[in-house]
Amino acid sequence: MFSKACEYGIRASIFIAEQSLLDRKVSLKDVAEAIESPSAYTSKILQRLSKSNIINSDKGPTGGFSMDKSELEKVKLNSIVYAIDGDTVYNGCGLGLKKCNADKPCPVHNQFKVIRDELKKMLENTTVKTLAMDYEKGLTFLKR
Amino acid sequence: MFSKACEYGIRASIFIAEQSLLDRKVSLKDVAEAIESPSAYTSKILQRLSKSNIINSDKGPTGGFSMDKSELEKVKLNSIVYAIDGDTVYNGCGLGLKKCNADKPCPVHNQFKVIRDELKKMLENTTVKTLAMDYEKGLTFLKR
DNA sequence: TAAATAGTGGACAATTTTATCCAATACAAA
DNA sequence: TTTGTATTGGATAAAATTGTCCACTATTTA
Repeated sequence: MFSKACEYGIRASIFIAEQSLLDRKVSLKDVAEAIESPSAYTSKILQRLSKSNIINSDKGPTGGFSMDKSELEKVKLNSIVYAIDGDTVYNGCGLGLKKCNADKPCPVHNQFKVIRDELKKMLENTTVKTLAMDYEKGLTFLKR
Repeated sequence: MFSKACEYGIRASIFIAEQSLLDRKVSLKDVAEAIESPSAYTSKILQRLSKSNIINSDKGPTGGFSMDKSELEKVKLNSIVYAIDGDTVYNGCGLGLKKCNADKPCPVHNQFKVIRDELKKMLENTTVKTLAMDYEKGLTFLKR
């Protein structure tokens, strides 16, 4: 569904969000350990999220990654997915055709449209904040 | 969503089904041209579909690929997907966790479950025959 | 201003997926 | 039974994705 990079990106964002709710900045190492991901690779992903203004990153001692508490409910899953995987989830054809649309549809165009619209709606409506709060309560998990 | 191999597999099956409805066997070359795919790679995929008894393959002159007309409505998209991509579509965690389930869910477990169930239902209910018939009527396309 | 800390960026390596090549096999028809 | 045709299977190769390494920059604190 998503690339591994995107999976790491979402998990990392949830962890950073949760820690930010507790007013804590986290280091790359913290993130990699919390979500059990290769840290150097995770670093690249955090860079992209930072450039897309989804997370903040500060250098130097006392630096680290964080999210603005006040903006947290505005961050939806779809912005993370878009920042890392682009728009393939939304626009890509289910059968890999370059030009698949209502005018010249692939054989499963309509069937996929239903699923895709559902997925899109879900990604647009799910905030990182709610996911972070559930995680904070111990209701959900970010590794294993 | 699916691997490229799986996309080719679905497109190939639809083409073979449509030609079988017209009582025609098709060669590897025919398939590759119809769905615009690399023929040697397509060959591997057809082998897998053949071993999973989704398509027939006959060697020698007058050989080629075909599907039994009488069985055509029994072949659903999900058997093709399963034959090529395995059960990752159904069982894989949306965030890539090894052990994600209702007891120990990832943060988007429930949200994804809705989508996944919808997708599963669609794949289980869509027959290759209906897709082949729409394609035959020129309503849908397998390349570009 | 020196030292320590934490993210950045670029090059590189491993792995997985996608794609190719070719000799071998199986089969139908003459 | 020979010949031609079409799939098979194994070895490789190319491309994309995932993952690693390291020197550099920015920043805080002493």
